[in-house]
Amino acid sequence: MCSVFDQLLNMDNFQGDLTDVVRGIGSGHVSSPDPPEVPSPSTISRPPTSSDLHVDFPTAAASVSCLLTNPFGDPFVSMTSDPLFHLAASSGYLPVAGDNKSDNSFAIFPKGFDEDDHIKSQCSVFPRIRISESNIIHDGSTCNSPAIAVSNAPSSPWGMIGVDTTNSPRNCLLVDNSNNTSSSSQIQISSSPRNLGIKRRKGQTKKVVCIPAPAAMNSRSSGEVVPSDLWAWRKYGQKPIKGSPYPRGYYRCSSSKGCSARKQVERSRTDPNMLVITYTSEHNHPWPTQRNALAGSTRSSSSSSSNLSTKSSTAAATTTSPSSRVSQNNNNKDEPNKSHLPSSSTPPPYAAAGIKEENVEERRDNMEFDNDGEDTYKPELLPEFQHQSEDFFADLDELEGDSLTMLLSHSSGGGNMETDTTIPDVFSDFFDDDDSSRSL
DNA sequence: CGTGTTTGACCAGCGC
DNA sequence: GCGCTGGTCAAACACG
Repeated sequence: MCSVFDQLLNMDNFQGDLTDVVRGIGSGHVSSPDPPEVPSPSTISRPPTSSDLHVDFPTAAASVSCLLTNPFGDPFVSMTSDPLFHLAASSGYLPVAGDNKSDNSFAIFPKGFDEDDHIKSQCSVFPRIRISESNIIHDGSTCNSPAIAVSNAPSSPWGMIGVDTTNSPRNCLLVDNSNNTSSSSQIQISSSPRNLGIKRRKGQTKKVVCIPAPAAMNSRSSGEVVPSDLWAWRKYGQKPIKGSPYPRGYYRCSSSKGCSARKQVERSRTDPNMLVITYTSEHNHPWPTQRNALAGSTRSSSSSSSNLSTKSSTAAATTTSPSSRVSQNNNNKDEPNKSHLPSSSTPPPYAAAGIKEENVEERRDNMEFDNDGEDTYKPELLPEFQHQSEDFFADLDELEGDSLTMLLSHSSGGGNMETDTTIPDVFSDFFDDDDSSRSL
């Protein structure tokens, strides 16, 4: 099993905001040098166990495929490029195939997602992975194992995946495959009807993702690494959230002036190992180039190499690619690549898996899983699904782009993830900020 | 100097 | 209308 996964599985529990998370990513360890911002629940002292995670680790190729991001199309698809998605994917929180060791050949989430009403059953991290309906198993059995639940909800054109932990000993993926006439089910995260936690803005669409709080992705003990985000995020606020011991960080896109894209990062209340990221608004500018993105190592990254303990620097290391560095690469900011223009009007070829897009207003009265008893709807992933996973991931071949090429090339040389004890280059590229600027 | 985070204050939505 | 809460602003400060 890949050391990356191991580290994620063994990652300590973070406290506070994303700052700690990112620091953990880069540090190769997860112990936070900073005192917790809030009293840490006893639960967070326990790293997720295999029983918690029930992660079936993918092959390198599979996992990398899961990481692929589309630099085109829907801006929210772009969110799959968020390093946290990579983390999620790399952490095995993605559907996997080809793992003979897998019991179910499907990733599952750690428990503890049910605490936040507004994120209940919203958790998935399946970037742009197509799930054919044939892969979805209807089953009303108790979700006591990695499973996929299927919602018959008619409302959404998007597939829907969430994690239902409300009544199940284990988490379930809730897949709303309704209205999916195409072969590719859009994966989406549902939300509970109320208590979104985030103040609703009229007409505002949001996409919520839940990811495992990234831990150290490499062995660098120096501390935080800036997960490369193709978007640059600047933190503009942080607020304690009622009912949650963890503050919520507010970020806005700094890749381009005037961009209204925002995201909120908060830690799951009951499972500090999980992060809830809520994206709002959309980017109104082209994607930064991969180079730019990777070059977007924050100053904190440099500080990380020196020392990670400073509060400000580590905070800066969240997901931000400082525009200062980005601007140094004038190939994109001033001359946007039109082909990278987000296209919110055009549905992406694949869903921004793990992302929930919702119109807050519309969802307000219909935010529950559309079918009654959704909480108890916990079909298991049947063993038959395992062989279907091949088709499942064969679809990933459709993913194209530089990132794909790059990632696959990396992965192909990376050997077997299960046995490879080193960090795949691809992850180094993403998480080693020092290398990121020169890797591409 | 330009970029970032931090953080207290202010504003706005929502429920009562 | 009021209070609570979340979201945003902006000044102060840090960093390279």
